[in-house]
Amino acid sequence: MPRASLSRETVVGLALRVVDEEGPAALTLSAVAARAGVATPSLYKHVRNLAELRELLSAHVMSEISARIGDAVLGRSGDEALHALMAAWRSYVRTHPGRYEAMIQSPQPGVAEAGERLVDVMFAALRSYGLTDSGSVHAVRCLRSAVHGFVLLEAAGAFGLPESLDDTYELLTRMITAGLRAPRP
Amino acid sequence: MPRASLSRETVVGLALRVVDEEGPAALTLSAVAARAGVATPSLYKHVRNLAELRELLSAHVMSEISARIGDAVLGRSGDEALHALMAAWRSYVRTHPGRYEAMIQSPQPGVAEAGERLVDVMFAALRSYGLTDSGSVHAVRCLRSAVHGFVLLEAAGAFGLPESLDDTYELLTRMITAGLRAPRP
DNA sequence: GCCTGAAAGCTAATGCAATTAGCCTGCGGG
DNA sequence: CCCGCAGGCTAATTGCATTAGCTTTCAGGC
Repeated sequence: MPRASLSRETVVGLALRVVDEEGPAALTLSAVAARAGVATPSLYKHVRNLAELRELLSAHVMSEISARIGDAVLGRSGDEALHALMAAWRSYVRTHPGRYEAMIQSPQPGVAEAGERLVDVMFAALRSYGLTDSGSVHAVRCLRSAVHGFVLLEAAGAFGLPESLDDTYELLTRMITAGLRAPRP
Repeated sequence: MPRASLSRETVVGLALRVVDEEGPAALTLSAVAARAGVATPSLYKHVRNLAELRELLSAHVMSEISARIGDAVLGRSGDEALHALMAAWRSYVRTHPGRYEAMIQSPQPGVAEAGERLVDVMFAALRSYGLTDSGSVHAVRCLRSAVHGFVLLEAAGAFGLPESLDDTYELLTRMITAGLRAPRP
């Protein structure tokens, strides 16, 4: 394989830097090519098109999140696991807001697969609550919704008031953990 | 004012139809112009550029949501008000998924203003819980995060399993209402 | 050490959307 | 009846995605 200065992975890496530094809207093949020091059409030797690059990027970010969260939950259970999970998730998005935004706007295909790991981690974190199977499904959905909504709004700067966002997230965490322990209706 | 077949409002209306029928990605000046039966540059007589159209659209959608939710909460209080608020929000997004997605990707400026009404409605709905001022702020943020996250994931088709989404939303609603009644830590 | 084929890059060309500049015209108020 | 201008138009520019087809480099076989 000649002249392997670029590769699929390198291209995705450069794309990550673009969204990190200039935001998801700046992710163009031209921008990536410029960073690679290469003409735009050359990228087509590594990715099918912009849509595929977006998908690869999304899948990469999703994997990264799953890994972080998986690590955070390791060896913990119950409220402690939930707390660690939510903290790790938020922390990732605060560190890479551009990546998270870029992730959510790509179509599902490859992302769904990478997302399954995250869902698995969430199920594992909930195991000690002793929920039924379908109870876990609902619980995971609620957890996911709450965290996803919060980190998105935080990243968008949608919380203007001076109150501490840490306190808010703490409250959200408690709502979830308490809700999981609450009796079935 | 001659030939007033188009107006700022008409243009926004056509843009709404575009995102409703073809999704937020299809919102281009060309698409709007085509529906208006007019050449693309003519739109510049009504909106400054595509960015402004997006902003107007976002503000419009935000107002629409606030109005719906405001109506839903009218005359209710406590858990009932919260329940109605969340139901109305989700219902709006299910009816117009394209609009909601289009709304969130525009920059803040005009949207923030329209969003304040929504925040006001949420504060009003929470009044009967007897929270402190800053307690209300945190509560509103949690409510907003949870609902926003859920409707976004639902609209994106991110919930693949067969379990009832209505049940999940019911659980989420209960987590919020219960969390508001819970003692301070 | 030379030859070859495919990988990886390049240039040229097409098409579409945004945006700008400048022209044309219908029509409401005088 | 005339004038001004709002509102529409065409032409032209720019930037990005994508395709086609050419060129170069280098890994291996001879």
